[in-house]
Amino acid sequence: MKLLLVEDEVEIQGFLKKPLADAGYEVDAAGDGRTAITLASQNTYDGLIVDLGLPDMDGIDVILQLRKSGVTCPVMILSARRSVDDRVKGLEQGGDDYLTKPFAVAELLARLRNLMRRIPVSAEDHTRLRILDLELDFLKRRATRGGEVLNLSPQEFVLLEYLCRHAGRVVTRSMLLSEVWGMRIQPDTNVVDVHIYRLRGKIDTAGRVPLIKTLRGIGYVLRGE
Amino acid sequence: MKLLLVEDEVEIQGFLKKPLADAGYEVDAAGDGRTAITLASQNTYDGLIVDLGLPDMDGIDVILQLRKSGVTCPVMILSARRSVDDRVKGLEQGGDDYLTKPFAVAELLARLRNLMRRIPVSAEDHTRLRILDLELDFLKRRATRGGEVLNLSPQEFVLLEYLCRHAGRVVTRSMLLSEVWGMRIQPDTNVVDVHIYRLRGKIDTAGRVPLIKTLRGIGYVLRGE
DNA sequence: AACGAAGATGACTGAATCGTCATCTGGTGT
DNA sequence: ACACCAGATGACGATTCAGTCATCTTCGTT
Repeated sequence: MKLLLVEDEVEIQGFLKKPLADAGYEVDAAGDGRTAITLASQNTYDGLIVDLGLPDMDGIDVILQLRKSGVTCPVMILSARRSVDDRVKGLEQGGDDYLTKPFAVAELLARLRNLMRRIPVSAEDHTRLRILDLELDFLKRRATRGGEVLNLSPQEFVLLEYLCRHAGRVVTRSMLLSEVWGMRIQPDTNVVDVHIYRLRGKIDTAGRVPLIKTLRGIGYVLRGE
Repeated sequence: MKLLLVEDEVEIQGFLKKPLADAGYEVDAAGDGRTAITLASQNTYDGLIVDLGLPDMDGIDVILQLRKSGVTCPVMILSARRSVDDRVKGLEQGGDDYLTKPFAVAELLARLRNLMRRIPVSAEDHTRLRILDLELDFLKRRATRGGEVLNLSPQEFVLLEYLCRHAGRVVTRSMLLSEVWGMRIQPDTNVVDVHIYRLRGKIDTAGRVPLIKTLRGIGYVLRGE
């Protein structure tokens, strides 16, 4: 689970990061609204934690803008503003929960868990996939490994998608030819070899644990941990 | 939307019912845990509002029991217990939100709206979109009109996706340049025109109702509805 | 009706992509 | 150790795609 923490106060950022990490979240942090929007457009987060008091823009506007650009994940608002009006406003303008400072980290964690729980796991499964440090975002048609964006061609992405959806299982050459390339009859071709080769050049780069394993005479497997 | 209000204090029940009804909810009320469980088993509610201080049993136990019997709707907990421990416990044992008394009705309403909002959204499909006879499948990266598959280039698909996500709303040239093409500064270019042209050539083919409308001097709109 | 500006259109170019082929490499069985 | 074969690799050409430019059309204004 990946979170984006939007908080300018370094102290708070500091004392939230560890418990969040301990709770199993992967946390990115942004110190201002602009950075937050940039990060959110480049990544897909499972949840946002947004402090309303940002140096460059109002947190509410950050949320509104993100919502506009299609971000649907749950948003937890942190704020020093305690008034009912502020809270109602925050909840109505795209926030899913509103916690006033000071707050207990334990409560934040409990509330976060609840917000995230409601995420449709089923829908999630269709749009994203994660195998070890390899992440596929099918909506954005983007793959990353270890956080780095992989520059895959469309065809390479389709191939990788197929491998990932069958991670840990053997994928034969003819499965690939018929499923990925749509070839019923199978002429003498080595497209598969070539594309596997190119894909490896991008995901199994030097110094990384190779994910694509060759099964001689059979096909390939993508490591499924 | 149907709610079950589980609250023993008649006053509170009284002063919640009307605003809830005004907000468009249909509200059943239970004064104790037993009644609540009975009602919940006989009806299907879209949400529960549960006061923890009930005469016959602990509200938490009510929730736990309902959850056990398969109730999955969001649960708003009301309680006089303000401690972090209580709140965390409430959230962890099946509650989705926790509001301490006294609270503002406006905030309760806002929070309820948020809880409920997630329900249909979770069922909603982000992976497909349909506008009239135009269908986009974001996972397959495929678009069809009237059942026929449209042979779009990747960029054309992205453009169409943007138009569809803003269907019925005006989309300016500069919105497209920055959102679809990622151009911050906008040099003298007519990429947009050209791509709109090509897209039209594929989706607004002869004999079809044109979907992409030009707003001279402003931008474009995709017919929505 | 005529003009000017905004948009449409079609041709063109460079880049990316995809598949083929020829060759090389490494594992496997004899 | 050898030969053989599956797969890896690198180079090449065809195709597709994206973006620019020049030109034509259309709309709104005067």
